[in-house]
Amino acid sequence: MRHQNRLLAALSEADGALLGPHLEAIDLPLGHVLVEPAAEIPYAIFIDTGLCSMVSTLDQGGRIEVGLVGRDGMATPALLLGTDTIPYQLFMQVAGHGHRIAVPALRDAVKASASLRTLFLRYVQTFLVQVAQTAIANAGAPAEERLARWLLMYHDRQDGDDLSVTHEFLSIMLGVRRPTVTVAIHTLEGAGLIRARRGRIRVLSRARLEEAAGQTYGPAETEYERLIGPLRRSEDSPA
Amino acid sequence: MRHQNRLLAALSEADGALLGPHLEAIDLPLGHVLVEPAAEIPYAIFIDTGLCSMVSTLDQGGRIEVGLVGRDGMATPALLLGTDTIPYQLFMQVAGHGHRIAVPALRDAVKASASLRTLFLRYVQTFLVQVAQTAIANAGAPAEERLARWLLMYHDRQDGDDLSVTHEFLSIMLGVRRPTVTVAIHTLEGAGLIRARRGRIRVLSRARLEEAAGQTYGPAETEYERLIGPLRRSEDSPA
DNA sequence: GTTGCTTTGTTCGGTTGCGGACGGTTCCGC
DNA sequence: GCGGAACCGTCCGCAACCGAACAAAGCAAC
Repeated sequence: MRHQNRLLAALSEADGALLGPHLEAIDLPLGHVLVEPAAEIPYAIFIDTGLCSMVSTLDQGGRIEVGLVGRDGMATPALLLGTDTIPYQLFMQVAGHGHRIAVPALRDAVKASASLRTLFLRYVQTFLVQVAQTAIANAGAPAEERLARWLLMYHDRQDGDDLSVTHEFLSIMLGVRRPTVTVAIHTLEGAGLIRARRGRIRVLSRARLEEAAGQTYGPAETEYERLIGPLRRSEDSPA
Repeated sequence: MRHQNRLLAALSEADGALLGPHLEAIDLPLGHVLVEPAAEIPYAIFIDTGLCSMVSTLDQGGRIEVGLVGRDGMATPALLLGTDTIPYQLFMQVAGHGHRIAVPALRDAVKASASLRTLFLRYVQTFLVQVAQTAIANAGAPAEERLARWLLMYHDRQDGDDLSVTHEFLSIMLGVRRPTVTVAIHTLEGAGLIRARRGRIRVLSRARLEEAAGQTYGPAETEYERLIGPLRRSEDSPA
């Protein structure tokens, strides 16, 4: 069976054989914490379905998202950069499943295969750009653009056009108030880009959503397609 | 002579011998552009003195900073991640000098030495955290905290307590208006944390500046000291 | 179909920072 | 010592967003 995870799917046969024996299928329920800040990380996780957020937990109890991982990559990229801990939390934001591999086994494989190393480091690059785009989006882009960007990033990482999110959740991810999210959703919905229902948002037009996201969306995804391969499986939904 | 650049200084003797012959001293004048977006990058640059910003250039002509490199690292980390181009611009924000190495020579050295690879990838990790902290700071932290963070980051990367910056420049780096910078500087100065003169800011108390920066400052620097070594050379200025 | 919880819609006043502009000051070159 | 440029301080009206709160609507369980 072909892996749903894009990174695993992109492996050469030899690299696949190197990792395969160490991969273990796991469930990733909603809210499951993959990594706690400063805690040693035992497994790298390749997500097949679902979404995982990397967030900073603030003293005041709030959380701010800095990165998003889905079937495009692994959690956490930092494991490839010589560290077993990170100062952020990783948790499942949309339930799904994936495969895990013990960190020592991952390290051995990466040490043994230059092509594997190259592929994984390229993913790190796309992730770095994604975080940089988050920084850019957070610097002044209006809530509506940030919302559009986030919806697109979610959309990129799953099949179909229905996204499961509440306003409350989006408000945390975007670092804004919930009413701000409500207003932004109405605007996008009024323009016909999405259709919002209780706990669910349907993407009606990716193309126009990308316009709405402005420059906050694009660079990370371009980088991914350039360095690794197609991000979305299916065709774009019609404009 | 011991390298001023922290990464080069941290090299083992063998790794130093590997890179040394390929290093070429260069001047880095103010405003010098090291990397243009999407343009192929011929050299990796290890900065000895001065400061280099990684910025996103917006359509409207504005620029937003996503990362800062000084004697702590190299420009650009992305070269270690299997790409020869990045979607951002790198330019010298404070003049200085450094050493450059042609990318193929860098790649050869990194391929040949696992310890070199490890060290450099650890630097990538610290840079990734720095960018993540930028995202966090940009998400709602008031201008004053962001200013404090930026001053500390500059201070970390040079000797002495005098920083050469104008309000105008800071406003670009922080993504706020110049008057907002002026007000924030007055606040910090009023509290006795800094002393501002025309085109110059003197750090009077690092410790209290770190307080003022809140949670925006710290994680990236902790990560650096944990993975690589001391960031600042000299002792902290008295509180 | 009623109860209770979750999610969504809306309101109010207040604050921060924006865009733009103007005047004052320091510094540099001549 | 003078002129000009760069830099700093301040003001205005305005828009976005915040914090808090409350009301309505969808959904689920019984």
